[in-house]
Amino acid sequence: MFRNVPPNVSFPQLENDVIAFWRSRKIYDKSLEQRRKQHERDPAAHPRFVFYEGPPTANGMPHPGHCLTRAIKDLFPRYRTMRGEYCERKAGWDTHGLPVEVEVCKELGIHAKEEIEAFGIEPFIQKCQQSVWRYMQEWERLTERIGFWIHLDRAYVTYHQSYVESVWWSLKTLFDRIGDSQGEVSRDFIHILDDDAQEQIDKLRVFSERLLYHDSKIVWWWAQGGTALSAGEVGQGYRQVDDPSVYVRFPLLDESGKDSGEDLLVWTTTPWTLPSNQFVAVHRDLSYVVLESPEQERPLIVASDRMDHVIRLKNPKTTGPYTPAPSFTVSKTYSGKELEGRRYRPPFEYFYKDAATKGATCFVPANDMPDDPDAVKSWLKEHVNKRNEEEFRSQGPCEWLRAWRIVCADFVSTESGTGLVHVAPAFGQDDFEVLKQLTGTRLPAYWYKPKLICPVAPNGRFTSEVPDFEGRWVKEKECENELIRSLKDAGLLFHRDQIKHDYPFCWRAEQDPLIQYPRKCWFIKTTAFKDAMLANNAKINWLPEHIRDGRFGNFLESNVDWALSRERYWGTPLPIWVCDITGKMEAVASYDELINKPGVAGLAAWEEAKAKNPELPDDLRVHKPYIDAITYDSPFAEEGRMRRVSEVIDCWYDSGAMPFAQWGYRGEEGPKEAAAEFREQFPADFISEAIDQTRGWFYSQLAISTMLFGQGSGVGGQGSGEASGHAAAKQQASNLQPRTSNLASPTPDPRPLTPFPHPFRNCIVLGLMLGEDGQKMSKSKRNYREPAEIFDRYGADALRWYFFANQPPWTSIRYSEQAIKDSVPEFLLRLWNCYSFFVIYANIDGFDPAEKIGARGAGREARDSDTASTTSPQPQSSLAPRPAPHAPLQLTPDVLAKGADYRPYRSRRPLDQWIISELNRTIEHVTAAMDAYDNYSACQRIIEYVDGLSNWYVRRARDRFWAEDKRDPDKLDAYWTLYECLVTTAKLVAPFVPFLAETMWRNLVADVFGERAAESVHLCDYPAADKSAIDAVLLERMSLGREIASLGRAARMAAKLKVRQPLSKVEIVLADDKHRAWLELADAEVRDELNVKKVEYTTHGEEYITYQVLPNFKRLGPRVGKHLPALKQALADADGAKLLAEMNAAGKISLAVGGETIELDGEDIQVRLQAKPGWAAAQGKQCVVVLSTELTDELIQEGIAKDMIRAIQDRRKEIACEYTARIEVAIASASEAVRKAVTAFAEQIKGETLAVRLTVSTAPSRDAMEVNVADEKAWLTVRVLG
RNA sequence: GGGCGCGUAGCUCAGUUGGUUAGAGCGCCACCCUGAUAAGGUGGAGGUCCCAGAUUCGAGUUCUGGCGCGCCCA
Repeated sequence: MFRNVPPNVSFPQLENDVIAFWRSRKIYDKSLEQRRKQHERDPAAHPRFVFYEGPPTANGMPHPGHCLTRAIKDLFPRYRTMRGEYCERKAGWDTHGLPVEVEVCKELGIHAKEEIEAFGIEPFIQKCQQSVWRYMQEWERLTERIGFWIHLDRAYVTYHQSYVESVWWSLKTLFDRIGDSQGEVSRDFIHILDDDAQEQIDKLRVFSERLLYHDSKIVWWWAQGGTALSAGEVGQGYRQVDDPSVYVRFPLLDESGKDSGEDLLVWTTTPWTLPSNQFVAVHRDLSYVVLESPEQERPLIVASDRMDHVIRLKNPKTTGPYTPAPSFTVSKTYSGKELEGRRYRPPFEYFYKDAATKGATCFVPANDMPDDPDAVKSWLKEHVNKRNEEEFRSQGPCEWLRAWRIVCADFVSTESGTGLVHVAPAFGQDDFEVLKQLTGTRLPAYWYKPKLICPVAPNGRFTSEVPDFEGRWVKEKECENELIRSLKDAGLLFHRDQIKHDYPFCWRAEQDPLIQYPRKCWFIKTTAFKDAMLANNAKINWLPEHIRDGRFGNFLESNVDWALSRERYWGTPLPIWVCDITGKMEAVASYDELINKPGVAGLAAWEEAKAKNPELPDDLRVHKPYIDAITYDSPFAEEGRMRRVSEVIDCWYDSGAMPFAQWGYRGEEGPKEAAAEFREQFPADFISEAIDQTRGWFYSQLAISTMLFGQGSGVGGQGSGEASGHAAAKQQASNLQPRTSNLASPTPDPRPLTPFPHPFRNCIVLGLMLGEDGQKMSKSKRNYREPAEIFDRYGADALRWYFFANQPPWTSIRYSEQAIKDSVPEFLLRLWNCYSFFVIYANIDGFDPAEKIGARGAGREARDSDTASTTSPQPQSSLAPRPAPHAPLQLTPDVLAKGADYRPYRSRRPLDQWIISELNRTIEHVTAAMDAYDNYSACQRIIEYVDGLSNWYVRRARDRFWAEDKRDPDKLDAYWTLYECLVTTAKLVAPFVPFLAETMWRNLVADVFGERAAESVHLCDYPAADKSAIDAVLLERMSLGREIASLGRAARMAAKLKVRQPLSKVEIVLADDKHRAWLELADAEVRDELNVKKVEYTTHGEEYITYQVLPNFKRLGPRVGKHLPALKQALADADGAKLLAEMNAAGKISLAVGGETIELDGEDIQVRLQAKPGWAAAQGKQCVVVLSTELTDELIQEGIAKDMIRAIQDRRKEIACEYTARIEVAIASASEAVRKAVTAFAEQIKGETLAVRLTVSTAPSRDAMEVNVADEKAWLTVRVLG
């Protein structure tokens, strides 16, 4: 028999039992093994479902936000597995990067880089490696506890050698490939260095166009600490401060380079950058005016939109809308475009003077440049040698340009300043871009001429290039003041002010302002793949959809090259070795490749460390400092040695490489097994992370995958034109081909090309989880509860259900302990009650499905269904496998049908047919929703169904379970129906609440069927909807029936008539009597539910109600348009009952509206019923229920008797009497009415309370309990019999 | 400053291709039911659907412009 179900269940306790069961029986492994076999036998019916785990970092404690991601990551693989797919789940850990270093630094009580180096890089990275696993156990415990099935024991780890080497392979692939021409060539100019150009020509071709290249980047720099800060760190340090706000005159030059007499007016809040000025930026579409004033010696040029602002600077009292101050007049107008290219004299001449004496700098159109490298050489030679500006001009569409010119830029706005922006490329991101754009981004920084002007040392002090301020800290107030004073002395200062604004400071040294500063950095040329990435993105199924064109799409649109390198210690070392003589470089793809290089040296560093400490993980040998020690003979110069560059890489690259690096994939030539794994499991069908990963893991994966495996991602080409071949991507491929072949040492490209989208097809972007207070969750604020506590209090299923059923996963959710708590009674407990009800009565009645579905019968069944399934009405989803012979039973409907005394649905009561309909409709809906990754609507449907099961089916079927005769077919029908519902529901909810589902399955099936049935619900196939079992009409009817019951209760409430008081009849007025016949046949439910003797139906309820006839707006709107309000009024004015009568008689009605006659048919109107006051009536959407409130003596007596039954039952419960125990009852009351009623209904009372004897008297016995029955006092004695 | 998202009951949120009486859950109040019930039912109170325009016979829903909040970026 079934194990008894405890009345007060502890879900956490039960879940721990389930975890132990899963662990000891290896259920997860079995579920995979089962699908693997099926997949191998029939891959079409059992495809793989590929899931990628976005690696968390285990050096911090997991919090509720991680629970959400882990729950969602479990839900869909679990679901797809039950649907017959094969889904391997490999865990992963992100282990590199600054966060780890910071943790270790905290521990050591240090922070500056010098301090780390003083401590020693070797012990430092060893500490990092250990620190990575600090919270490993907590993570593993959480993972198991929340029911996230994933192979933790096969996790990929980003610091492992195989992972690092896989990353190296990808970087080498990028390094060896020449960048495409798209984007760069279309930029009109390529900038040529005039002196050492020819020496660099080779590099131009074989180095500068690589997809992995070295360049400068502007970073937020902590000058005192000598280090760059990450964006997150900078964000923490913003503070409001006062800074100087200066307006400076830049004299404009004419064509011949002489002073034009007009001044550009430029605004800046960083006067220390003025000596480094290289350009002035204007906006192409703005208009600029020349302002003259008798008080000003020279006219000023400002944007016309800023003129008002500028004038006010000199007329501070001017307020309100612009009134031209008398002293200023506009003498001339320029468009931004007209100003472009004009020269000016910068405010400081340190570099200007210098440049004037040296040769000019030229820009030439790159379109003319030949493709063949040899031809380029001579072409460059010819062009570079031409130093005469005029000569170049005469050659057509070519342009000369040098520093101190006006350029057009989009970032110029009229929000502040003058509309003319001072550009110092060394000290601003936008500024730097100006220089880069002008010189062509495919050239390395040292090609720039004019050189990037940077007279500030890394320590933040002016260099000797600015002799007047040499050695001064640039942000020092006094230094700034002196700079401004010198401008004033030169007559260049128009105005000086102060401004309050936010400026970043170092979060570790509050007094130190940060500056923007150029640093050398390695980049990946992602911009070359912008179109390909967009094309790839367009094919991804994002949930929510707006991510694709919104946040993520926009991010891709504004793509900049990926700054890859970090000047840090704990990370994947950049696998590039440089020749110390020629400066030429090469990339290395594996440790073996490295140590087999000619003349390799430096292996001792690692060997010694390992000898000293044999515990050292071998993976560390590919890390700093050991890897730095390894050098080898240069292939580029005889005496040269190859030494590694010092940088490590951005840890986001690590995680983005995960689709291949998790297997240690190093191309098709690499490890065979890895290549096979990769091919099988690429791309992913499903990933999910929170929205903060948009620019993180989502991007890093997409970028790397597009570059490495996208169509047109490189050579080879076959397959590149297929499927989603984006035009630009294809073009890119064809552009590449000839050039690649010119590479010095072209590597054969072993990468498979995959149609978009990849590396993931479906991505659920989770909303951010906020703390109880609506703020971001943070440990310090303590605005959330530890996950472990939630599990102990409410259980993992409660938490999971809260995540899945409370909101679509992408809305940001405010963590609410109350809401988690609520999900217990709302769903889990409700289902539990149905299950517990079944078990109680099945045990009482000895209903044993295992016995009824005999061993022989079942065995035969399995075989039968295998051959008979083609003719079976049971629709088999293409995914749902047929059971193999002797496969463990899953108690699908066809198996249940073999049970003794099982009757087909059609022979059962409508109530049974109805719940089976509900069940199948629910399966249908849930399956469709889950296939569309819509867990929210799936859960909504499940809730609705479980509500129907609990509050209608079980409630209405209850007395059938109480029936005396154990062989009553009606009773058995109820058992079979409820059993089927519960067993199928267990499977249905298994992906959502795996613990509860397992508990139900174990007790209802596995334990009673033993070996014959599947031992776990998670080894079952997901239920398939039986469409033939869905009776849509019945569903509609029952919903009407439920509405009637609900209205009846409402009417009772209004008339203050307790449900226990029987009434003679109800009248039900239907708006539409199409279901009347059925309702009349099946009105037993209504009678019983409402405790009335008779139900009458009518469509003519004029006595009780008024009819309100409304137009069917949706239907008539397009037809009558403007006349609709008049029509509505006409219908309202007419007598509703008459209209309906006419409609019923003629099938149509005619109305005169606005001079026209409009004919309406039955579909054109909607009828609303309104109960008239004075009746015990309640109105709903489809009907009105009217109660007869008249009470006869007999009805009153029966009411008293029913109340007495309730009192006796209460008493039984109080004395914890067994369900089946017989009792003896003595009733005493002074009220004659009570005594009469009890006597009259004695048999009924005895029957319902299992009383063997019932005595009635006026005087209570000594142990009697006083009770209130129908407002009368009575005494009750209940005694349990032997 | 830019991009994206969100503003609906005290709280948390639904709200279909626009259809005229805007819903649910929780909480509160009252009542009811209950031998599956740490459940359930019925009713009540509680709404400027952020604001303003526009489109339309009709706008919570579409458009435009604001305001507020959040996230990401600068």
